[in-house]
Amino acid sequence: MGVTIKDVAKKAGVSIASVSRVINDSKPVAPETKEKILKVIKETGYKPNAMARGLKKNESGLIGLITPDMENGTFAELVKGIESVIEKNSMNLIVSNSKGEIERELRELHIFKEQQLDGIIFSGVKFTKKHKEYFDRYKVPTVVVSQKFPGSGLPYVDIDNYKAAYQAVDFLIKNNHQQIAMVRGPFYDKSAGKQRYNGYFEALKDAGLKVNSSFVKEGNFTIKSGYQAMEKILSENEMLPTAVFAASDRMAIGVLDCCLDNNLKVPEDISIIGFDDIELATVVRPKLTTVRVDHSKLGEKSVELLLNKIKKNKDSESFYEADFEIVERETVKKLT
Amino acid sequence: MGVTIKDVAKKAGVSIASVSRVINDSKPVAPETKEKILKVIKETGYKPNAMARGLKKNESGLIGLITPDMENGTFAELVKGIESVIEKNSMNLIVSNSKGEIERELRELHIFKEQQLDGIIFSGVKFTKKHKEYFDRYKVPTVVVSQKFPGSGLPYVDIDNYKAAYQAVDFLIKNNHQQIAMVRGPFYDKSAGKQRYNGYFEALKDAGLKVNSSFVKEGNFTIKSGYQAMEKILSENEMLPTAVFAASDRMAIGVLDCCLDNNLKVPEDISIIGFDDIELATVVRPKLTTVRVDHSKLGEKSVELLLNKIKKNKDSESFYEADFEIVERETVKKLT
DNA sequence: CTGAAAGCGCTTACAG
DNA sequence: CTGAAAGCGCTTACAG
Repeated sequence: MGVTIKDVAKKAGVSIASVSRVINDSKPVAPETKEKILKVIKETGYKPNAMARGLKKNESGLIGLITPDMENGTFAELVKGIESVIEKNSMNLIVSNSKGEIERELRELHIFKEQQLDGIIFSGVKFTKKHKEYFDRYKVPTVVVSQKFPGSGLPYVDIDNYKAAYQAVDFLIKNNHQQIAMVRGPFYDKSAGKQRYNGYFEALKDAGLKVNSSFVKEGNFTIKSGYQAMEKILSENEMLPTAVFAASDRMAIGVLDCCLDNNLKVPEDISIIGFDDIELATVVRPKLTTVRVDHSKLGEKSVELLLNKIKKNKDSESFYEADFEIVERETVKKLT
Repeated sequence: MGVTIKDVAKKAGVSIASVSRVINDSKPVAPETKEKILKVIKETGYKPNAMARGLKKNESGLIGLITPDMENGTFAELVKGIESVIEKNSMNLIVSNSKGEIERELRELHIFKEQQLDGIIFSGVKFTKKHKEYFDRYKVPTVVVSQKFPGSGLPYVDIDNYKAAYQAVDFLIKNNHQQIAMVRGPFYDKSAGKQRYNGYFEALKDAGLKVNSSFVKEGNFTIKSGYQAMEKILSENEMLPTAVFAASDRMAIGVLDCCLDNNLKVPEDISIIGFDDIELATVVRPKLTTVRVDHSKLGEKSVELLLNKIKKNKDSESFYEADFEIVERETVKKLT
């Protein structure tokens, strides 16, 4: 096959130990010896075999990412953030798409264990007992991203979804909206589903507004589901909402499309606020007012937390909550 | 650390060879022996160490993807296609972002060699002598995607960019457009840059139309660059084009934005056709007419070619050219 | 500063 | 059908 450490040792007339020392710079080597070795390495194009090293050192240099969805407009940004810090640490990123299916997720997790990944960045939606068994048994360092799993003992990187949703709805209220609908996500998704709904609910409550159950419809974060949810809101209500809060930009865009198709002007007839600030938000017309989340930052932070965990191997639960901010664009109108 | 093959062998009262045989199903093992072993594996949660196996078998089960751009709306789809077939083969995908920088690209390539990747899916834009040296020396099975590198000897998966561009422009011509501008990519990008321009050029020529050099501006495939290119076209020409062909949807959307900002109605005042059919194309208003490329398919095919190459290790150049089709939406008007 | 040797966790002829 | 042993390509005490 390729050239091995043995080959270069022989060619340089030294022991493999010396070669190992120079490629890892792990122990002093006499200058002349070093030079000889370096020369041979250059000539032969020798590259150390990471599997052999990994086997010996018990580390693979590999980090795994499990994501339920690569098409939500958030994935590329997240990966970008992850990549940037992984690269600095000379590691590599393995990506895997669970498609939101628990079976698939678990399977990947086990494969990751076999591949001896040094750590996992886990973006799932549920945390079942099978998950618990897995993490208890194998103890692969893991941080969850864009989600929290209380009781899992896993560190997480997320935003305060409750607070962000609360502020989004409060923003609508401050713009004098009172009839506020919501297209929410499924409740089994604690962060983007439940918490964002809770924020909506409390914001209304605190403003003395009551939540109208025919004003809240469930979607699954896709554009299409947002469209369908809005159709229901439109058809089920005599008195239409003046504003709608969608738990994701994609759903917000579905809402927007639906409004447009039904001859409702945005924001003249109806205001919309989304969540995430994906690129789509700025190309759609009118441009979407939304709450900005820096997914690239989430990615970076999750690797940082993970690296800490790998090194110190502390079991202490830790976490990071990123900032968010409401970015005003063109889909929310101030009522007079 | 974890439980090893030795542990399960001891616990089951057999040799490690037998354990190896049952986990790999590589040779017949007596039913009772097998059962004992399986039982111990289940109890202990034993997972074979892929690095040890890989070292021995000289294969890592890892495929690497090098991409210059993760934010072009095409990446997620490509990865999705790649993932789907990689998964079927129980392999894993390592992704790496070169950001279009040759240095970074080369560095990744070398890391991939160290990591003993079984194969590489390479999406680059240039093929330098350093690339050549690399592939000549290490012979890591590689297929290039969304690009061709004639003379590299590397198989590729792409579409016929010349033909697709030709047809896009011809579509405009058939709609009676004669003043056709183009926002092209850089020429060092042979596929999406040069070939698409060539298609534009020839289509005009074959229709007896002459190409007006102040009608063609260069962008770098981003929305912003499309916007800027269109600004130039607008400012430098007395007589405006009636249609513009953009070498990517993102640039087309930039063109669209620019038109809208300059009170030009699309498609009433000016028609636009893009290239790629990314998701953005359908959410923008008016919806973008474009040439559809199935990037997911490109991803699948590239892995298939790669797997063939890994298995047979034939050096014969091979390739796959995917279909494309023009999808009519709302940005092209038929002139009367 | 240097090298011989053990060992990381597997697979696979080889012998029985 | 089964096991002892060699060996994949490294790193790292250990001895010098």
